[in-house]
Amino acid sequence: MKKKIVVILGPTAVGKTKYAIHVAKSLDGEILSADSMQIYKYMDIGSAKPTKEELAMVPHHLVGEVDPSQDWTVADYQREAKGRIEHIFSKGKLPVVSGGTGLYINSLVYEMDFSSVKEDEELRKELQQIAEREGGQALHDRLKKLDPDAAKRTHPNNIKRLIRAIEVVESTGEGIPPFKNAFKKNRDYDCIIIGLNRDRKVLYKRINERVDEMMKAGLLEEVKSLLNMGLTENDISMKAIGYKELIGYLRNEYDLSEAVRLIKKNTRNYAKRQMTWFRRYDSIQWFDITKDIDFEGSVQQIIDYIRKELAS
RNA sequence: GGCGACAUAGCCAAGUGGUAAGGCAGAGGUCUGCAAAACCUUUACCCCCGGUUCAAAUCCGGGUGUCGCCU
Repeated sequence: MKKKIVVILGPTAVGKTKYAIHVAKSLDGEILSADSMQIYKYMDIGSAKPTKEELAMVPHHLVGEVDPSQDWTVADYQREAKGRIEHIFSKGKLPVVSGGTGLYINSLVYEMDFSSVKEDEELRKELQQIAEREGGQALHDRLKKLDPDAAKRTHPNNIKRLIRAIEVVESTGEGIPPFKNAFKKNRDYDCIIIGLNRDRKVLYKRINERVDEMMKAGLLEEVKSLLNMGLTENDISMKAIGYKELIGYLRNEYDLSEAVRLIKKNTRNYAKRQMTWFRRYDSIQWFDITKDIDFEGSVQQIIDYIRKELAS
């Protein structure tokens, strides 16, 4: 029988951490984070990492392992995460992936090959300059000549995507396959995908409250100390919600209450985008945990579902 | 009580006779190496009633409401 992993996903602040820990615990699993910001060290408050106590309850992977000055990409994540999955399997345990970074989850659920085309700094710089001078349309025209199909799928304003598409086509001579058709299920293991969701209004309320709690917990100090370590707004890690807005405040671009308002808003927008992404998975089992006053019961329902799927 | 100003989307707001800009918030979507990123789409019987006019958010009269000033 093919090996199976569990994937628990959902929008930010829905309660993934708590649920994943309980699920992993009762199924003899280990948690593998799929979160592009919790991967970084020192970004504890703003990225809503599990607490020390929570981390001690179940073994966690890819939480706080990378220095925030380092650029960490999906390709790095995929390579590292697949290694961990093998490692967890080798111990006879169940990998429980938990996180909200859609592309990271895709890199585990589907066959996605990032290895063939490495980033080409010089080409990127060159294309970036073209974009600044002549606009995105110039890049779009260039891509159109190389791969009309890819050009059709990429908007002229989406500079970042255009650059990567040109990079891929120029180095391989082949285009990026149309996404939907290219998605093949991973052949190493099956995925039991659990989606957690709450009523939108309730979720937004949780987000707003969590931001207030982060501020009370000392998010501003955390940001200051990261800046003291030499990080700047140009580091990928500092583009995280909660960090970039407070950096703006510290540079006197607006006052603190405005920064907090922005953090809340950006987090809400992010949650919405996550839901858009997650809705695309066809083999996902959704659990509405809006009313999880009975937390034990809610978790048990999910565990029962996973047990059934593991046995099938 | 008198005088004046204002009234346009959930919020801010442009438009002063020709069939309602823009921003924010909200909603929907795209996604193969920065993904907490980047990008796309979308939201109006212009406070009410009457009048002038081929044509009114725009002009006139009345009403209602808000704000400011005066007694």
